[in-house]
Amino acid sequence: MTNYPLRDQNGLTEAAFLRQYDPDAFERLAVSVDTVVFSIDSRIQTENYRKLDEQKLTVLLLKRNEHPCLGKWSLPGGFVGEKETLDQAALRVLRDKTGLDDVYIEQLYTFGHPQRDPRMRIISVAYLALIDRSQYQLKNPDSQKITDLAWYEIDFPKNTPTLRLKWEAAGEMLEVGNSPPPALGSPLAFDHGSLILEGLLRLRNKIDYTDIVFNLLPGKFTITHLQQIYEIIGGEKLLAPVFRRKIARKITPTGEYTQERGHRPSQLYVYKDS
Amino acid sequence: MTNYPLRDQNGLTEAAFLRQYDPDAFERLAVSVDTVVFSIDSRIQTENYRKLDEQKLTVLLLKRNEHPCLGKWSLPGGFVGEKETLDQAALRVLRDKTGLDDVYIEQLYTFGHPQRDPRMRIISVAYLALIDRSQYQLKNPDSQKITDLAWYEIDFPKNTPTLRLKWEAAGEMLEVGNSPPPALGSPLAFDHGSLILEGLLRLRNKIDYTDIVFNLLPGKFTITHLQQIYEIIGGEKLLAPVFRRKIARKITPTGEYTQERGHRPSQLYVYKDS
DNA sequence: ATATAGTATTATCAATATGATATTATCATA
DNA sequence: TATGATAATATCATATTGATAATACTATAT
Repeated sequence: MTNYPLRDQNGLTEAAFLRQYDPDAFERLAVSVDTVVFSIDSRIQTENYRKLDEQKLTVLLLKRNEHPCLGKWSLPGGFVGEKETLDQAALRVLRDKTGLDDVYIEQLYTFGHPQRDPRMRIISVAYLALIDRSQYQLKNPDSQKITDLAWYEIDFPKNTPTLRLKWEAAGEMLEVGNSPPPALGSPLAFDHGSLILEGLLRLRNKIDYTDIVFNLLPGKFTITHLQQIYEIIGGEKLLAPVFRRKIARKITPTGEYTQERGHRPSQLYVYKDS
Repeated sequence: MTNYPLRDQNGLTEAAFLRQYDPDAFERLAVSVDTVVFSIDSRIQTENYRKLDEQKLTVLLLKRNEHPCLGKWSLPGGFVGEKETLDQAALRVLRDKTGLDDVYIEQLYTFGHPQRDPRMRIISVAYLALIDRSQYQLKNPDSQKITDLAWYEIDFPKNTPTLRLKWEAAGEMLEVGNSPPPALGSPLAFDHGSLILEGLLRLRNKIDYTDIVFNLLPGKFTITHLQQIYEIIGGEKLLAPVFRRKIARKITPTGEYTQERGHRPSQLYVYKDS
């Protein structure tokens, strides 16, 4: 085994080397975290007396009110603090900017194109977050930097290169592709369009071999509801009997049923976390 | 749509804002890339007159000969240059430190624990590289920093938390786990044990739903050879008829066969890249 | 009370895929 | 010509899949 303290060619021990090490010898750059937060908007559609849940996949966007990209929509993000891990930074920034706390996150991808930010070299570690919207309340942002917070609905069928984002309340519509930085023509700030696209592809991929989708769901849900979520994330329709067979392993029936729907009730299930 | 040039609360246009922006307002930190390079060591075992290829999965390690972690084994890595993307940085560093050029890489994970490097805050974007060893030649490193370059054999059965690394030529053996930084007890430099573990899990996972494994293989190979590679990456034995059925979709027979093996020859196949 | 329309759920079945074992093929040597 | 070893295919019971059909249940309309 190695015997410490070793001395290098200059006769220095590791402790001595570190005392004379100059961090300013390198290029100035910053590291930020930006989080793609997905949730499901589950609104009740009523046609005559009949009721149906319509599910939408949504992503949380903030309107920037300072330079750069003033006026454009962006992901919640911020710089990594001195004494926190990347995961901690992502959670802290999310809490500060949106009020969302204790959410499921996973690291997504790191974006480091030299021209992705006009201020300086800023390397962004992107995170994916999934939340059950019914459990959380968005706060009014405390920072002066953000004027607006909105859930944009996502339309992203399979085998399409671009995705459509719609903010129904304001009638705003954004078309997002994967353009390389500086993505000046993008309706989103910086390269955040690429981040959202990457997040969607990760979610679409992982939904088949992990259980992350249940982070989007309330404690109790119907199989039909669950299938619709698989369909909007996967971007394609599924056959109900096939879906039910496969999902049965992951969920447990509660014996409770939906009511007053104008058709046969659906049973409520919970995630089988075992 | 947004009308440019917009002015912020201070009456500044974006151009004016950028002119007065101070990059030195933030913490000093650096970003590096470290690459986990895997390849297959395919050595011919001879028992009496009979010959058999024995496959080993190996990872490329460099012995550090400067502080910090002087004397420990590390992954090829270096700092990200001012005007290059992260991918370009990974490829450049790999070329400079090992002589490997034009290899398959993909971004793996970003490690950013505050104590992962004793010099300063250094955030590392880890890459995974897969090469066919028969196509490349390791050069003697040009940098004074490295005295040794070695392919360590990997032993990593399924459902084990740690992996064993062996350098047969030197009789060296390392046991690597996933200890959080600062990983002072690790036989590897910094948190590079975690990087290798992460790379192995990525490879093990992706081998089933992508074709990345062919980056490890020479142009022509036998199915038995291919199965052994799946087995050492997956960490478990596979049934030959089952494996053959599944892999048949991805490969094309050449009509050529191995020779002088002391048993029935195997046909050589190529990757069906269509 | 009964019919109706709509969604929820299960039944059914052919086709395909899988896991496992057994059999055959081929070569270099004894 | 026999032997032992690996390569490759055959076989088959079982499990899974894709698809369609049939049944179940409820809120309203009649």
